[in-house]
Amino acid sequence: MTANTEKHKYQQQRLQAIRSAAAVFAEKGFHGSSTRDIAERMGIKQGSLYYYFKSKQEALGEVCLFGIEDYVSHMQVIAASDQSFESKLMATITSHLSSYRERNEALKVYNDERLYLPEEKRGNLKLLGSGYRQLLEKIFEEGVQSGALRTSIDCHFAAQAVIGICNAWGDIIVRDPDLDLFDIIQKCTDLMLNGFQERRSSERSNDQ
Amino acid sequence: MTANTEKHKYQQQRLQAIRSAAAVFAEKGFHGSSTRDIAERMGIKQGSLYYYFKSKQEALGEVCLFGIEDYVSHMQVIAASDQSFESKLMATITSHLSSYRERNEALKVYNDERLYLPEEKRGNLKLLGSGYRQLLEKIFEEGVQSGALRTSIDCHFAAQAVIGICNAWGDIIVRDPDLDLFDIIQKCTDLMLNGFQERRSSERSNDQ
DNA sequence: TTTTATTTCTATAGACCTATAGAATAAGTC
DNA sequence: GACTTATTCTATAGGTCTATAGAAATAAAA
Repeated sequence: MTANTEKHKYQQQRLQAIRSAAAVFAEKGFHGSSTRDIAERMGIKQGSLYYYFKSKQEALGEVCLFGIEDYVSHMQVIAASDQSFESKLMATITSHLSSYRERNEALKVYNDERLYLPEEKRGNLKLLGSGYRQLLEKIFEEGVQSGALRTSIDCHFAAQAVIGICNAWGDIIVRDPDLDLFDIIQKCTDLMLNGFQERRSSERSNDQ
Repeated sequence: MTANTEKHKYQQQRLQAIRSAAAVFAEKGFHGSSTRDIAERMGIKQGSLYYYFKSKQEALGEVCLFGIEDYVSHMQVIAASDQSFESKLMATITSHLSSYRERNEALKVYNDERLYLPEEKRGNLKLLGSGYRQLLEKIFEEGVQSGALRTSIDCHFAAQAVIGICNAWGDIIVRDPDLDLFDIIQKCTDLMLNGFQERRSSERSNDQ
C-alpha cells in the first residue's frame, strides 16, 4: 500500500518543491526570490531544498517545464482534431486561458523568467514554445485554405497575436481571480474572428 | 553660455543615470541588476551612483516614470483630436509601438518591473497607466456612438486588448530590431477592425 | 591664488544569499 | 532490536550586494 500511494515520497515532495518555487517566482521574480522563501513555503529549511534541486536555476527550469508541458500537449490534440477553424481557435484560447487559471504561477514564470535560464535549457523550452506557435500557425493556414479566413492574412502574425493577447489577458486573470473566464474567452475569439468594426453592406476600397 | 547649455551638469548626468538604469533593468530585471552594473554602464563607480539616487528603488521609479510619461501625454493628444475612429486607433497603435522602438528599455521596465516599487509610487504610476486605458476606452465608446463599431462590443475589453497586443508585439520588437514596424502597425490595426475571418455575404446566426 | 561648491572616488560595514558538509532524525527491512 | 536507507536539520564558508562616510579631485567663484 505504501509503495503505491506514496511511491517514493521523494517524487511527491519534489513536485511540492516545484509548486512552491512556482508560486514564489511568480510573485517576486527569479532574482527577487530566495531559496529560503521557497523552502519556507513548503515547510522545510533552506538547506533542505538542495535535496531536491541541484541549484536555484534548476528549480527555475523545472518550474518552466511544468508550466507549459501540458498546455503544449493539449495544443497538439486540438491541432490534430478535425473541428472547424472557429472551434479550434476557441479551443486554443480556452486552453491557454484555463492554464492561467489552474496552474497560473508556473505558466507566468515560464513567460516572464525563462530568459534567466542557461542557454541550453532555454533552447529546449524554446523548442516547445515555438512548436506551440507553429501548430497554431498551421491551424490558421488551414483556415485560409478552407475559406474560413481571408486570404490576405499573415499566419505568422496571426499566431503571435493570439498568443500575445492570451498572455496579456492571462496576466490580468492571474491578478483578478473573480473575472469571468468564459466571457473573456468568447470576447477574445470574437475579436480574432470579426474585429470590432461594424460591417457595412457597401464595400469600401480605400483601405488605407 | 555654460549656464544655458549645461544647466547644472547634475541634471544631464541624472538623465544619463536613468537611461543606464533603464537599459540594465530591461536586460536583467530589477533584482537581477546591481548598482555596479548601472554605474559601469555610465562610466562611473558604484558608490558614485548614490549622488544621483537615494536608493536603487528610487532609480526604478524614475525609469518607470520616464518610460510612460510622454507616451501617455501623446495619447491625450490623440484622444482630443477629431479624426475618425479608425485613424485614432491606428495613431494609438503607432504611438505605442514606436515608443517601444525608441525608448524601448524604459517602457519595458515599466511593464515588467513596476510591481517592485513601494505601494505609493506604484499608485502614482497606476494612475497614469489607467488614465491611458480610460482615454482609449473613451475612443472606443465614441466609435460605437458614431456607428463605426458594433454596438455589442465591450469597450473595457477592447481597450485592454489593444494595450495587451501592443505590449506583446512591443516585446517582440524590442528583441528583434529588424522587424518592419509599419507592417506590424497595419496588421494590428486591421486585426482590431476586421478580425481574420472571411466576410460572408450571407449572414450566419448560429454564432456559438 | 585662495576659497568654495560640485562631482567622483575609495573603502567598508552590515546584511543577505547560495551551496555544501556532516550531524540528526525518521522510515523501512531483515 | 539491529541495520540500512531516505529525509531533514544545523552551521557555515565564501561570495555579492546596498548604502554610507569621508577623502580626493575637479570645476567655479571670489
